[in-house]
Amino acid sequence: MSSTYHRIYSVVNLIPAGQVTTYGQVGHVVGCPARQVGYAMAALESDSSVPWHRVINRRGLISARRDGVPDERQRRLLQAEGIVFSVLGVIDLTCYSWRGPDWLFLSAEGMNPLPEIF
DNA sequence: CGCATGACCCAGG
DNA sequence: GCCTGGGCCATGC
Repeated sequence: MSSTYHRIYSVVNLIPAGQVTTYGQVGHVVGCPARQVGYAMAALESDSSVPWHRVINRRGLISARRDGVPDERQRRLLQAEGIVFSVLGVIDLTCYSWRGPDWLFLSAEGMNPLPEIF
């Protein structure tokens, strides 16, 4: 396993339950392209302790796998943590997005208490 | 060594 | 909004 993957997993481990982040956000923190984050997730074993399901794509959707279908387990895991999906299967990033390890230093402005349903 | 393949994303048109 | 092209780099053949 490359050290880049190791750093990616370390960051993903910091995402709290009930929140999500994007491949690009993790990549920004780690300092690697978003695409690498996706490959690191794909390389995980199914019984890994890494909360891989809390990483979604920029559009708020669960990314399709190689077969073109989103993983149904990922959706169930997120719903079990209280995350609400829209009718179209979209997660409201303005509500649930984790802002990285330094989120405490950012303004609370822009953090909505309730998800937008559409 | 080269080449193809990805759980992605952004800037332009 | 929707395409398109390009960048990204680990991995496998």
